[in-house]
Amino acid sequence: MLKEERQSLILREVNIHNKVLLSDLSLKLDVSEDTVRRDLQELSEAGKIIKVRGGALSKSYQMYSYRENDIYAYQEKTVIAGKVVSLLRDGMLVLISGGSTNLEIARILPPDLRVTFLTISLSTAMQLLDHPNSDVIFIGGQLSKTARISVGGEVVHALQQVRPDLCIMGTNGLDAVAGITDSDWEVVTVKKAMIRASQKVLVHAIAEKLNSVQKIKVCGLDELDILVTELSPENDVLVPYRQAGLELI
Amino acid sequence: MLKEERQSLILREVNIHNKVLLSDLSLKLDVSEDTVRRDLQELSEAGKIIKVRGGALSKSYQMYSYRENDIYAYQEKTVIAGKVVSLLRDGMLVLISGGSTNLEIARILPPDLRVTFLTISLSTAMQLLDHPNSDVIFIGGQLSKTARISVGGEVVHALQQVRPDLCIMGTNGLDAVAGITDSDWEVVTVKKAMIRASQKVLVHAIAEKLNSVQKIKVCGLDELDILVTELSPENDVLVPYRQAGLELI
DNA sequence: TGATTTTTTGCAGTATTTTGCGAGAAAAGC
DNA sequence: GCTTTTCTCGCAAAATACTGCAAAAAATCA
Repeated sequence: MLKEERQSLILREVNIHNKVLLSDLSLKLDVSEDTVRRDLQELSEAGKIIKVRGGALSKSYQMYSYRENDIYAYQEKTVIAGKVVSLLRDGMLVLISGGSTNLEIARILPPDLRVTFLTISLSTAMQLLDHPNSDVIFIGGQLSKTARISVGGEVVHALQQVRPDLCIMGTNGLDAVAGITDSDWEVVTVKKAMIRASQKVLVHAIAEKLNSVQKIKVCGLDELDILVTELSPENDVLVPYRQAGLELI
Repeated sequence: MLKEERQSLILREVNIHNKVLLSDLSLKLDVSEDTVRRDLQELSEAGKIIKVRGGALSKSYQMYSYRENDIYAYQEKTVIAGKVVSLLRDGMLVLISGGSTNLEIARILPPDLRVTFLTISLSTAMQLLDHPNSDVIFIGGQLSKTARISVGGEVVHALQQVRPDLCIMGTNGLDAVAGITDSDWEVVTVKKAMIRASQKVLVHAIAEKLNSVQKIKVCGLDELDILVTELSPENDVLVPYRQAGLELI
């Protein structure tokens, strides 16, 4: 087999599977691992693949995994934030949780919007304070080191005293069957209280998070009203959620 | 499975769920916990995740961090912070206000100190959360856009429910005759409540702020216990304060 | 065609990296 | 206090990479 022939086969293999193992190629091409190694070396020097120990990766794979210079999936989150902001109206009382998408929402609020925000997240509160016309009320309590939000009985109690028009909540796990799930018990407790307090509940999640389940249940889909993702509402992935009665945006 | 592949999956997992457990990853990736631990270590050294005991966190939580270059009179404030920190003991309940000196205090706390902090300042709370062994309780309420602290009746009411061992307070105006003064009515209200709640009150100020008077009175020197400046306690400037019965540090 | 040169390939030995494991230390929970 | 979990360290086995080399293959040229 010609060297060029072999290398083009390797290249194709890499681009199909995003990765190849040295041992697989050696077997499939019926040449020694050394030869494959040298081929990968050359392809790598030519900039066509990324050589790593034990095999090689496609360039697109590499792009995908290293795009997290700023916020992970920033594009998607911006889209979501835009959709959510379009739902806000003057005079609303809005309960908003933490997470990078909510941070983005707070960042892109129209300057003339007059909303009163309730939040339990330090960073969301910080960002909201930069808004010229909105009031921000922080629901205090014991602060969780990991989530950087207020947790504990104080928060739950405070949430029983209010009746926000809308709750904007990010989620770590959203599944058509399991509903909203999370992995931190304290966070779950607070989220439950937030949902119970609010007249309408909006959850947002990047499509990647759909159909993922964590260990502790927050609530079922029946307790939610609106689902926002970066996808078009007509997307097939969202069918189960529409069937569950959620308004898709 | 290639190492790069594994790390990329881990990174993805962290970014989707904001946190991952070592044990979960070990199970999901079918490698030993040691291997996962080493992967997390590497990703953490590369600055892509935050390694914590038992797992890792997404970086997006840690967005607002401390910047020391833009603090005015950084040297003086560091000295003051050092003096204040030396007064803290395990088990104390400490009420701490906002401002850059308090931020510096929070930053240089000895890692093994076990103190419960009460605070009304978003940035102080953020910084305190980075401390491994201290609890942080945020006293919520309406947030002041300018001071970035909780203000209003809720805060005053909450402060009536606690009895901290020590109150650490920055001040804009400190004068031997006028006592503590400030310019924002809402802030003054909260400061009064903080002082009233606490068993001991420590105020700190850089020498520049001594003998300056603002428009609204917070309290007289008789309600204070400790004064910390960057100066030596024997400094002549401080004589009037010693005569007023303050402990100088 | 046949001799010569160049390139490619496989192999053996050695170096390096990765991985899992066990023991003890440190931290967290109780 | 104790127990459990997690971390750290060293180590050894396995996998992978590198080196030099010689044989095989291909290319070149008279």
